[in-house]
This record gives sequence, C-alpha cells and structure tokens, in this order.
Amino acid sequence: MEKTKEAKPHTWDECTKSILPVRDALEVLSGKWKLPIIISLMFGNKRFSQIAKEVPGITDKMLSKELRELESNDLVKRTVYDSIPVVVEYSLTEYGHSLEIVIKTLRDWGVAHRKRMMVES
Amino acid sequence: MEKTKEAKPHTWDECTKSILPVRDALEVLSGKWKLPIIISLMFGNKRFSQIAKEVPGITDKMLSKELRELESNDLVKRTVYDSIPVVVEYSLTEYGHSLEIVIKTLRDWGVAHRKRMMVES
DNA sequence: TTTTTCACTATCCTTTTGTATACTACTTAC
DNA sequence: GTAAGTAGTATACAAAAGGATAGTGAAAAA
Repeated sequence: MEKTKEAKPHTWDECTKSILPVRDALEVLSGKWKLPIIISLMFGNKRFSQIAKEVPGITDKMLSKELRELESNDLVKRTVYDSIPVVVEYSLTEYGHSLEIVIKTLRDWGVAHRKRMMVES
Repeated sequence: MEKTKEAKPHTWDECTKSILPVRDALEVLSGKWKLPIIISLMFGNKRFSQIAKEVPGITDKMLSKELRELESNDLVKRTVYDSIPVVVEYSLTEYGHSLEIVIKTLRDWGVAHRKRMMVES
C-alpha cells in the first residue's frame, strides 16, 4: 500500500543497522580526549594531576570537563578521600573496562596506519 | 646523568604507547560523519546523492568535505565517469576496507550500549 | 516550460572544542 | 616567606565543526 518508489533492493536498512549503533558509540566517545583518558585509567586508578601528566597536551579545563562527561556516562568513577589534603581518585567502572576491546582494535589500526604513513613519506 | 626525579616505576611509557596510536587513528576518523560514510560504502560503491540518502542527517556540504578528506587519506576512491550526465562513483580502497574490524567492534559496543541505555530509562 | 536530477560550491551562522592565563584554599617542604 | 603540590574553577578568546539555505549548469522528464 505504500507509495515509496522502490524498484530495486536497497542496502538502506542493513546500512542504517550499522550506522545507528556506531553513532551511539561515537556520541559517548567522541572528541580528542575521552579515549586517551580512558586508556590512562586502564593502567591503574589515578588522581587528577596524574592523568594530566599522562595525557599529553590536555589542559586542566578539558580534563575536568571530559571527566565529568565520562562520569555521567558511567564509564569513570570519582572517589573523594577526605584525607589531610583532599585526594580525588578516578577509576574505570566495570562498564568502562568493556571498552578495552574497542581501544585495542583502534590501537592496532593506529599502529598499522602510522607504519603506512612512514613508508609513504 | 638525567636529573628527572623518578623514584617509582611509572606507567607513563606503556600508557603513551597506547595513546599515541589511538590518536593517530582518531585524527583520520574523528567527527560525526566519517565512519557513517565508510559504513555506507562498505555496502557497495555509491554515488554522491546515494550516500547522502543513506547517511541520515548529513548535508551536502559536510558530505563533500568529508569525502575529500577520506580521499586524501586514501580510504576512499573517487571515480568520474564522463557519461552523458557526469556520474561520480565513490568506493572504499583496500585500505578503507581495513577499517571493517574497527567498525564491527565499535558497532558491537554501540549495540550493547544502546541496550544498556534502554534498561536504565 | 517548469521541474527534477546530478554533483557539487558559496555564504552565513551557531555550537562545540580547545587554548591561555589567572585564581582559589589548604598543606607541606625548603 | 616562598614555592610547590592538591583539585580544580573563572574568564576570555580563537579555531574547528557543523547546520541552513541558496545557487550553479547541464540534461532529461513532466
């Protein structure tokens, strides 16, 4: 009964079935800093200034903003210890750790990509 | 001979060994549109307006810009057929196809993520 | 003859992202 | 007393990304 003019089989629906979940993932992980921060936390719980040292180039403002977003998406946990100078520790949640395979895949591709760039130059 | 004050073992070098390749990958793939465009081309070679239809929400301007960038990174190939109305076909290069596993991993995570969001709401 | 298709480009605008610099308030070390 | 480390926030600004709308020129369809 529909009047949509489709004469030939289209890849449209299979295509959006891939695009939509990828967009969901990108919404949470997009930007220059979120994955590097998560990687840094994969090597252990860290304090604010430690992360700042391990993620090259990030400013305090960006780190603060990105950590807040990651926390609100339940990827990172923020724990405050009211010790003599207050200490704040960031850690990956279990859900955050589920990104390990995504990061490994991306890192492997990045390594191959860099190798390729070197050969070209 | 170096005066850098490092008393305890640091995760710094292992950490940057992961961060740098991931940044290399992000540089090529970052933004809202590049991966969706690549996904669309994984389902077959397409013309400009076909891609525009399959990637929901993209404008001509963005599509044009992103295709140029993907082409300059050797992920996408642009072929002009000088037929009666000129036809331009876009296809993935072999290198572009090497992103299949990255996209699959990201899509799987995105599917799980969406499922998780639904439960929460 | 007007509209549509094709593959874009041009212009203007808003939003997001990122940078730089300074500042808070407390404590320990020199 | 001064500096450095703790975890950030405030302000101002620049740059990049993205969105909305319109236009191009040729040909084919209505």
